Amino acid sequence: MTPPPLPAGQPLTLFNSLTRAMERFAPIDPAMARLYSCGPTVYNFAHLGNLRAYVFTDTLRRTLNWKGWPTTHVINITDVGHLTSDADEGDDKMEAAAERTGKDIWEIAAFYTDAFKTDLKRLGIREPTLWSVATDHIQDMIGFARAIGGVTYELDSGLYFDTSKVPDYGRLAGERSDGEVGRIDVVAGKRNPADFAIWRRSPEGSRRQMEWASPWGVGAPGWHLECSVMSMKYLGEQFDIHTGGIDHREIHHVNEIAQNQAFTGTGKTGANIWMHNNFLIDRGGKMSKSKGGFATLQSLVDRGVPPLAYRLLCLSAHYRSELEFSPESLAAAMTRLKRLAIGVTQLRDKAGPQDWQRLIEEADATRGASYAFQREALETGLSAPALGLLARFDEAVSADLMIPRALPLLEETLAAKTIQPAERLRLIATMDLVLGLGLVTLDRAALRIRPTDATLREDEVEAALAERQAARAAKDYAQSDAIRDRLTAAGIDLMDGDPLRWEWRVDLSD
RNA sequence: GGCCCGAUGGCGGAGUGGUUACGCAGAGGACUGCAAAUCCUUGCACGCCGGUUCGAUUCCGGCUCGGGCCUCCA
Repeated sequence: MTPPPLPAGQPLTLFNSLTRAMERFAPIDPAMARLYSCGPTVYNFAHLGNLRAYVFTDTLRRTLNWKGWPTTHVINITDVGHLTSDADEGDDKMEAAAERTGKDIWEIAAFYTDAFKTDLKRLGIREPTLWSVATDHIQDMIGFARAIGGVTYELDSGLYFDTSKVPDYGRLAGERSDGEVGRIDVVAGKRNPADFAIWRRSPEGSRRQMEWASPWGVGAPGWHLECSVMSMKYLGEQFDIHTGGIDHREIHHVNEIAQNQAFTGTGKTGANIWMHNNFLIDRGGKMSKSKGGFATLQSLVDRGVPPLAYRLLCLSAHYRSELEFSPESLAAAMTRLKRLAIGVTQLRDKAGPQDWQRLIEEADATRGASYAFQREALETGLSAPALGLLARFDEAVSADLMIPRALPLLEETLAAKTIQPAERLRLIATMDLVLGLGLVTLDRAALRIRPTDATLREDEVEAALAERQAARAAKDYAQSDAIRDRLTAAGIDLMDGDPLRWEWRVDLSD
């Protein structure tokens, strides 16, 4: 199916790490944008910082949809253990996790894969078209490794890639460091410091839970191999966009490109555009140190933070900027989200019933393409002020995903008294196709999450509240204040003038 | 040690050679038994030293501080 022509709007430009420049985006196949995102190694829960990468990827995908392109999106699951160093010593993360927990390594992988998918779902991140699991592709990897035999050589520890055989090795990384004084582990026999493992032979006399037979002995594939193999298998030798954290820009993706070029015997890098998201910075270290673990999405939920507040926090900074994570910045996002929900709820009341859920589902039904919905919004006679807001939104989003610039348009729309409520609501719904905050159907009560350390149940709170209302009606303020004090002490904030009436107080201080 | 990036108001975070980001917090007001919530209004900035310029937060150089990669990592 050929997508209809794009509505009037800005051309989409994206920053390409490969050229270090902004480029106008056009998919190789005009009918379908293809993207690949480096996924997690499933040996533990995802850290909040890890999750930022997928909020970014999701935003990218939604933006492509916004601009009218359906997407084929692949995310890999790395369930093969990889050594922590290039040399033989060091732990295999998967095997170490298995040893730590006493579980079977496959159970570990399944458990954390599941946890990861749950996190993404709670953040409003759409499922990729395909989850690509590394251990399902071992034979493909062996085949790939055999095919690039011209650039590999064998050592006792396994099969290595000779980086000097690729003409412009390291282009993505820019200038390479000299490697002389670096901390690269020296593997005896490596021809170049930058050479990396394609296949790791299991050490003599030791068995791993995960190992496979290969022409280079029993062992496991090198980490860089899987992404080349799987992206090529599902998206072709050259596809549109490859994403990942900025830490992958200098090594992992450089090696992936080298493998791709060796395989095709051409200068093809695999993806036309390589995009990298910057890190979440936890300077205070408060969230990560608490409760002896690191900051997971669940640890936030346990404190009463709605996951979408974290999504909003991520959206408030550009994906190529570092983002400071702190209790304050999270609390700010939480408050902002709550107020957006209030604004949209009021708008919904004014606008009267409309089946937004159905409209959104219909829009999603076209392979994630939001185009139909967007066009409907554009073509059903939006007023000039509404079109102006939409144009500014499109402009921001089209400029390398400048979401921080797009976000204030939500508040501006909510406050735009000259635009009819139903139209404002439609604008919010349309913008939210990119933002993914679920604003139109967001129920404020759903943002009220019971902290795990809460001492009261919801029905107990409601009972106390009814009691207090009775006291207030009888003008017995001593009694009503006493009840309020009791609830306050139990971590509950009362709001008499608010339809929601009460909230759990979220404490992020320790 | 090598390579790269950043430094904006109390906090987070956009942007620009001479004009408003925005959000949170703060302040004032409306509402309220009080408080809160909500709504309206609002103060506050461009790391340091030089240079270019009629004019620099915005361009260039140096310094200081912060971050990333060089090893698995979003």
